[in-house]
Amino acid sequence: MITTKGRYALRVMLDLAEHADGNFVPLKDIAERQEISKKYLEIIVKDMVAGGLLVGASGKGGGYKLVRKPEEYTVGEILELMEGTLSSVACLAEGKNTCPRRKSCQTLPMWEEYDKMVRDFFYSKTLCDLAAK
Amino acid sequence: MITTKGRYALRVMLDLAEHADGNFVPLKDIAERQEISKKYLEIIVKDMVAGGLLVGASGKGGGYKLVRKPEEYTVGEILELMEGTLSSVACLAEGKNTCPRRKSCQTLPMWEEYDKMVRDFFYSKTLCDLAAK
DNA sequence: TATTTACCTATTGACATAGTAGGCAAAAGG
DNA sequence: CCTTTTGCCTACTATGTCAATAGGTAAATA
Repeated sequence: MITTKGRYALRVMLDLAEHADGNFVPLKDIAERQEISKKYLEIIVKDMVAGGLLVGASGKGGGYKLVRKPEEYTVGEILELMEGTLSSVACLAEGKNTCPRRKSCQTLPMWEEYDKMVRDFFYSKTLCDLAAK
Repeated sequence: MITTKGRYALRVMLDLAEHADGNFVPLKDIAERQEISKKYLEIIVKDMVAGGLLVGASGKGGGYKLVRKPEEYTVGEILELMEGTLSSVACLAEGKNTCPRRKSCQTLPMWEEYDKMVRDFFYSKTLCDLAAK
Protein backbone atom coordinates (compact mmCIF):
# COMPACT_ATOMS: atom_id res chain seq x y z
CA MET A 1 0.00 0.00 0.00
CA ILE A 2 1.03 3.54 -0.72
CA THR A 3 1.49 5.23 2.65
CA THR A 4 0.53 8.70 3.76
CA LYS A 5 4.07 9.83 3.07
CA GLY A 6 3.73 9.25 -0.64
CA ARG A 7 0.16 10.46 -0.86
CA TYR A 8 0.73 13.59 1.19
CA ALA A 9 3.90 14.38 -0.77
CA LEU A 10 1.90 14.29 -3.95
CA ARG A 11 -0.67 16.65 -2.52
CA VAL A 12 2.05 19.03 -1.34
CA MET A 13 3.50 19.04 -4.84
CA LEU A 14 0.12 19.77 -6.37
CA ASP A 15 -0.56 22.49 -3.84
CA LEU A 16 2.77 24.11 -4.63
CA ALA A 17 2.14 23.83 -8.35
CA GLU A 18 -1.20 25.53 -7.99
CA HIS A 19 0.10 28.33 -5.78
CA ALA A 20 3.35 28.93 -7.62
CA ASP A 21 3.86 32.63 -8.17
CA GLY A 22 7.61 32.64 -7.74
CA ASN A 23 7.46 33.17 -3.99
CA PHE A 24 8.05 30.64 -1.25
CA VAL A 25 4.89 29.10 0.16
CA PRO A 26 4.80 28.62 3.95
CA LEU A 27 4.11 25.10 5.13
CA LYS A 28 1.43 26.46 7.41
CA ASP A 29 -0.65 27.47 4.40
CA ILE A 30 -0.21 24.12 2.71
CA ALA A 31 -1.13 22.26 5.87
CA GLU A 32 -4.28 24.31 6.30
CA ARG A 33 -5.40 23.95 2.71
CA GLN A 34 -4.69 20.25 2.64
CA GLU A 35 -5.98 19.63 6.16
CA ILE A 36 -2.86 17.73 7.16
CA SER A 37 -0.98 18.15 10.43
CA LYS A 38 1.76 20.69 9.86
CA LYS A 39 4.07 18.87 12.23
CA TYR A 40 3.76 15.68 10.25
CA LEU A 41 4.19 17.49 6.98
CA GLU A 42 7.51 18.85 8.25
CA ILE A 43 8.93 15.34 8.23
CA ILE A 44 7.63 14.64 4.76
CA VAL A 45 8.75 17.92 3.26
CA LYS A 46 12.19 17.47 4.75
CA ASP A 47 12.60 14.28 2.74
CA MET A 48 11.35 16.04 -0.35
CA VAL A 49 13.99 18.73 0.03
CA ALA A 50 16.67 16.10 0.64
CA GLY A 51 15.51 14.31 -2.49
CA GLY A 52 15.74 17.47 -4.58
CA LEU A 53 12.04 17.89 -5.29
CA LEU A 54 11.77 21.18 -3.44
CA VAL A 55 13.81 24.00 -1.98
CA GLY A 56 13.09 25.52 1.39
CA ALA A 57 13.88 28.94 2.81
CA SER A 58 13.80 29.95 6.44
CA GLY A 59 12.64 33.19 7.98
CA LYS A 60 9.96 35.65 7.07
CA GLY A 61 8.93 35.24 3.47
CA GLY A 62 10.27 31.72 3.61
CA GLY A 63 8.57 28.47 2.81
CA TYR A 64 8.88 25.95 0.00
CA LYS A 65 9.02 26.14 -3.78
CA LEU A 66 9.21 23.72 -6.68
CA VAL A 67 12.58 23.61 -8.38
CA ARG A 68 11.20 22.56 -11.76
CA LYS A 69 8.10 23.17 -13.79
CA PRO A 70 5.16 20.97 -12.79
CA GLU A 71 5.20 19.09 -16.10
CA GLU A 72 8.80 18.09 -15.43
CA TYR A 73 7.91 16.05 -12.33
CA THR A 74 6.65 12.51 -12.71
CA VAL A 75 4.42 10.93 -10.13
CA GLY A 76 6.77 7.97 -10.21
CA GLU A 77 9.82 9.81 -9.00
CA ILE A 78 7.85 11.44 -6.20
CA LEU A 79 6.37 8.18 -4.97
CA GLU A 80 9.60 6.25 -5.35
CA LEU A 81 11.48 8.85 -3.31
CA MET A 82 8.94 8.83 -0.51
CA GLU A 83 8.15 5.13 -0.41
CA GLY A 84 11.71 3.97 -0.90
CA THR A 85 10.64 1.62 -3.68
CA LEU A 86 7.73 1.10 -6.00
CA SER A 87 8.23 -2.65 -6.05
CA SER A 88 5.36 -4.69 -4.80
CA VAL A 89 7.31 -7.77 -3.79
CA ALA A 90 10.37 -7.90 -1.58
CA CYS A 91 12.33 -10.05 -4.04
CA LEU A 92 12.34 -7.21 -6.58
CA ALA A 93 12.95 -4.24 -4.30
CA GLU A 94 16.30 -2.48 -4.36
CA GLY A 95 17.98 -4.98 -6.66
CA LYS A 96 17.58 -7.82 -4.21
CA ASN A 97 18.00 -10.60 -6.70
CA THR A 98 19.20 -12.84 -3.92
CA CYS A 99 16.37 -15.34 -3.71
CA PRO A 100 17.81 -18.83 -4.14
CA ARG A 101 14.63 -19.95 -5.88
CA ARG A 102 14.64 -17.23 -8.54
CA LYS A 103 15.70 -19.62 -11.31
CA SER A 104 12.80 -21.96 -10.78
CA CYS A 105 10.23 -19.60 -9.26
CA GLN A 106 6.99 -19.84 -11.20
CA THR A 107 5.65 -16.58 -9.89
CA LEU A 108 8.68 -14.35 -10.44
CA PRO A 109 7.91 -13.59 -14.11
CA MET A 110 4.48 -12.34 -13.13
CA TRP A 111 5.89 -10.08 -10.42
CA GLU A 112 8.38 -8.69 -12.88
CA GLU A 113 5.67 -8.01 -15.41
CA TYR A 114 3.57 -6.38 -12.71
CA ASP A 115 6.44 -4.22 -11.53
CA LYS A 116 7.08 -2.97 -15.03
CA MET A 117 3.43 -2.11 -15.52
CA VAL A 118 3.32 -0.16 -12.26
CA ARG A 119 6.49 1.75 -13.05
CA ASP A 120 5.28 2.59 -16.55
CA PHE A 121 2.03 3.87 -15.11
CA PHE A 122 3.49 6.19 -12.52
CA TYR A 123 6.46 7.41 -14.54
CA SER A 124 4.26 8.39 -17.45
CA LYS A 125 2.16 10.70 -15.29
CA THR A 126 3.30 14.21 -14.49
CA LEU A 127 2.06 16.68 -11.93
CA CYS A 128 0.31 18.52 -14.72
CA ASP A 129 -1.66 15.44 -15.67
CA LEU A 130 -3.14 15.46 -12.18
CA ALA A 131 -3.68 19.18 -11.91
CA ALA A 132 -5.48 19.33 -15.25
CA LYS A 133 -9.08 19.09 -14.25
CA MET B 1 3.52 -4.54 -0.83
CA ILE B 2 2.26 -8.04 -1.38
CA THR B 3 3.02 -9.96 1.80
CA THR B 4 4.27 -13.50 2.23
CA LYS B 5 0.70 -14.58 2.82
CA GLY B 6 -0.33 -13.75 -0.70
CA ARG B 7 2.88 -14.92 -2.30
CA TYR B 8 3.03 -18.19 -0.39
CA ALA B 9 -0.64 -18.86 -1.08
CA LEU B 10 0.04 -18.54 -4.77
CA ARG B 11 2.91 -21.01 -4.53
CA VAL B 12 0.77 -23.46 -2.59
CA MET B 13 -1.87 -23.25 -5.30
CA LEU B 14 0.70 -23.85 -8.02
CA ASP B 15 2.21 -26.74 -6.09
CA LEU B 16 -1.22 -28.31 -5.70
CA ALA B 17 -1.99 -27.77 -9.38
CA GLU B 18 1.22 -29.47 -10.36
CA HIS B 19 0.76 -32.43 -8.03
CA ALA B 20 -2.95 -32.90 -8.57
CA ASP B 21 -3.71 -36.58 -9.14
CA GLY B 22 -7.04 -36.62 -7.34
CA ASN B 23 -5.52 -37.42 -3.97
CA PHE B 24 -5.03 -35.08 -1.04
CA VAL B 25 -1.54 -33.63 -0.79
CA PRO B 26 -0.08 -33.39 2.74
CA LEU B 27 1.07 -29.94 3.80
CA LYS B 28 4.37 -31.45 4.84
CA ASP B 29 5.20 -32.25 1.22
CA ILE B 30 4.24 -28.79 0.01
CA ALA B 31 6.29 -27.14 2.73
CA GLU B 32 9.33 -29.21 1.83
CA ARG B 33 9.08 -28.62 -1.89
CA GLN B 34 8.46 -24.91 -1.47
CA GLU B 35 10.96 -24.53 1.35
CA ILE B 36 8.48 -22.71 3.55
CA SER B 37 7.92 -23.35 7.27
CA LYS B 38 5.09 -25.87 7.58
CA LYS B 39 3.86 -24.21 10.75
CA TYR B 40 3.49 -20.89 8.99
CA LEU B 41 1.83 -22.50 6.01
CA GLU B 42 -0.81 -23.94 8.33
CA ILE B 43 -2.07 -20.44 9.04
CA ILE B 44 -2.12 -19.53 5.39
CA VAL B 45 -3.78 -22.70 4.22
CA LYS B 46 -6.42 -22.37 6.89
CA ASP B 47 -7.47 -19.04 5.37
CA MET B 48 -7.46 -20.59 1.93
CA VAL B 49 -9.85 -23.31 3.10
CA ALA B 50 -12.05 -20.73 4.82
CA GLY B 51 -12.07 -18.74 1.58
CA GLY B 52 -13.12 -21.74 -0.45
CA LEU B 53 -9.97 -22.11 -2.51
CA LEU B 54 -9.08 -25.51 -1.08
CA VAL B 55 -10.52 -28.42 0.81
CA GLY B 56 -8.64 -30.17 3.57
CA ALA B 57 -8.94 -33.70 4.95
CA SER B 58 -7.58 -34.93 8.26
CA GLY B 59 -5.99 -38.24 9.06
CA LYS B 60 -3.87 -40.64 7.08
CA GLY B 61 -4.22 -39.98 3.38
CA GLY B 62 -5.34 -36.49 4.23
CA GLY B 63 -4.00 -33.18 3.06
CA TYR B 64 -5.25 -30.49 0.72
CA LYS B 65 -6.76 -30.42 -2.73
CA LEU B 66 -7.95 -27.81 -5.21
CA VAL B 67 -11.73 -27.60 -5.55
CA ARG B 68 -11.65 -26.31 -9.12
CA LYS B 69 -9.52 -26.76 -12.19
CA PRO B 70 -6.37 -24.62 -12.20
CA GLU B 71 -7.57 -22.54 -15.13
CA GLU B 72 -10.65 -21.60 -13.12
CA TYR B 73 -8.65 -19.79 -10.45
CA THR B 74 -7.56 -16.22 -11.02
CA VAL B 75 -4.50 -14.80 -9.36
CA GLY B 76 -6.65 -11.84 -8.35
CA GLU B 77 -9.08 -13.79 -6.23
CA ILE B 78 -6.25 -15.60 -4.47
CA LEU B 79 -4.37 -12.42 -3.67
CA GLU B 80 -7.46 -10.50 -2.69
CA LEU B 81 -8.51 -13.22 -0.29
CA MET B 82 -5.11 -13.39 1.37
CA GLU B 83 -4.26 -9.70 1.44
CA GLY B 84 -7.74 -8.56 2.38
CA THR B 85 -7.74 -6.04 -0.43
CA LEU B 86 -5.90 -5.32 -3.64
CA SER B 87 -6.31 -1.58 -3.24
CA SER B 88 -3.14 0.41 -2.99
CA VAL B 89 -4.56 3.36 -1.12
CA ALA B 90 -6.57 3.31 2.07
CA CYS B 91 -9.29 5.58 0.67
CA LEU B 92 -10.28 2.92 -1.88
CA ALA B 93 -10.04 -0.21 0.25
CA GLU B 94 -13.20 -2.01 1.34
CA GLY B 95 -15.58 0.60 0.01
CA LYS B 96 -14.27 3.28 2.31
CA ASN B 97 -15.56 6.22 0.35
CA THR B 98 -15.63 8.22 3.53
CA CYS B 99 -12.91 10.76 2.83
CA PRO B 100 -14.41 14.22 3.18
CA ARG B 101 -12.07 15.51 0.47
CA ARG B 102 -13.05 12.99 -2.17
CA LYS B 103 -15.05 15.54 -4.18
CA SER B 104 -12.14 17.89 -4.60
CA CYS B 105 -9.20 15.48 -4.28
CA GLN B 106 -6.91 15.89 -7.27
CA THR B 107 -5.20 12.57 -6.75
CA LEU B 108 -8.24 10.34 -6.32
CA PRO B 109 -8.88 9.85 -10.05
CA MET B 110 -5.33 8.59 -10.50
CA TRP B 111 -5.67 6.12 -7.61
CA GLU B 112 -8.91 4.86 -9.09
CA GLU B 113 -7.32 4.42 -12.48
CA TYR B 114 -4.40 2.64 -10.86
CA ASP B 115 -6.65 0.35 -8.86
CA LYS B 116 -8.54 -0.64 -11.96
CA MET B 117 -5.34 -1.42 -13.82
CA VAL B 118 -4.08 -3.59 -10.97
CA ARG B 119 -7.33 -5.48 -10.68
CA ASP B 120 -7.51 -6.05 -14.42
CA PHE B 121 -3.98 -7.37 -14.37
CA PHE B 122 -4.43 -9.90 -11.59
CA TYR B 123 -7.95 -10.99 -12.44
CA SER B 124 -6.99 -11.75 -16.02
CA LYS B 125 -4.29 -14.19 -14.95
CA THR B 126 -5.13 -17.76 -14.03
CA LEU B 127 -3.08 -20.38 -12.25
CA CYS B 128 -2.50 -22.01 -15.62
CA ASP B 129 -0.97 -18.86 -17.02
CA LEU B 130 1.68 -19.11 -14.32
CA ALA B 131 2.23 -22.84 -14.52
CA ALA B 132 2.69 -22.75 -18.29
CA LYS B 133 6.40 -22.50 -18.63
C1' DT C 1 -4.30 -48.87 18.77
C1' DA C 2 -0.69 -46.37 16.59
C1' DT C 3 0.22 -43.21 13.11
C1' DT C 4 -0.61 -39.61 10.25
C1' DT C 5 -2.62 -35.75 9.14
C1' DA C 6 -5.42 -31.38 9.76
C1' DC C 7 -6.89 -27.87 12.86
C1' DC C 8 -6.90 -24.68 17.02
C1' DT C 9 -5.23 -21.03 20.42
C1' DA C 10 -1.76 -18.35 22.09
C1' DT C 11 2.53 -15.82 22.00
C1' DT C 12 6.55 -13.31 20.26
C1' DG C 13 10.21 -10.17 18.29
C1' DA C 14 10.99 -6.97 15.02
C1' DC C 15 9.68 -3.32 12.48
C1' DA C 16 6.82 0.32 10.22
C1' DT C 17 3.32 3.74 10.37
C1' DA C 18 1.52 8.01 11.62
C1' DG C 19 2.01 10.91 14.13
C1' DT C 20 3.31 14.48 18.65
C1' DA C 21 6.46 17.55 21.49
C1' DG C 22 9.66 20.93 22.18
C1' DG C 23 13.18 23.45 20.97
C1' DC C 24 17.09 25.81 17.89
C1' DA C 25 18.52 28.44 13.73
C1' DA C 26 17.91 31.63 10.12
C1' DA C 27 16.03 35.43 7.73
C1' DA C 28 13.33 39.58 7.19
C1' DG C 29 10.75 43.82 8.80
C1' DG C 30 10.41 47.46 11.78
C1' DC D 1 18.84 45.41 17.65
C1' DC D 2 14.65 42.94 18.50
C1' DT D 3 10.63 40.54 17.36
C1' DT D 4 8.24 37.70 14.35
C1' DT D 5 8.01 34.31 11.12
C1' DT D 6 9.48 30.57 9.14
C1' DG D 7 12.29 26.18 8.43
C1' DC D 8 14.90 22.59 10.61
C1' DC D 9 16.42 19.19 14.18
C1' DT D 10 16.17 15.47 17.74
C1' DA D 11 13.57 12.72 20.33
C1' DC D 12 9.57 10.11 21.67
C1' DT D 13 5.30 7.13 21.38
C1' DA D 14 1.10 4.53 20.54
C1' DT D 15 -0.66 1.31 17.60
C1' DG D 16 -0.60 -2.15 14.45
C1' DT D 17 1.17 -5.62 11.16
C1' DC D 18 4.30 -9.17 9.64
C1' DA D 19 6.27 -13.45 9.89
C1' DA D 20 6.68 -16.60 12.34
C1' DT D 21 7.00 -20.26 16.57
C1' DA D 22 5.05 -23.35 20.25
C1' DG D 23 2.25 -26.73 21.91
C1' DG D 24 -1.57 -28.89 21.87
C1' DT D 25 -6.46 -31.42 20.22
C1' DA D 26 -9.37 -33.79 16.83
C1' DA D 27 -10.11 -36.77 13.02
C1' DA D 28 -9.26 -40.45 9.92
C1' DT D 29 -6.93 -44.57 8.28
C1' DA D 30 -4.27 -49.01 8.42
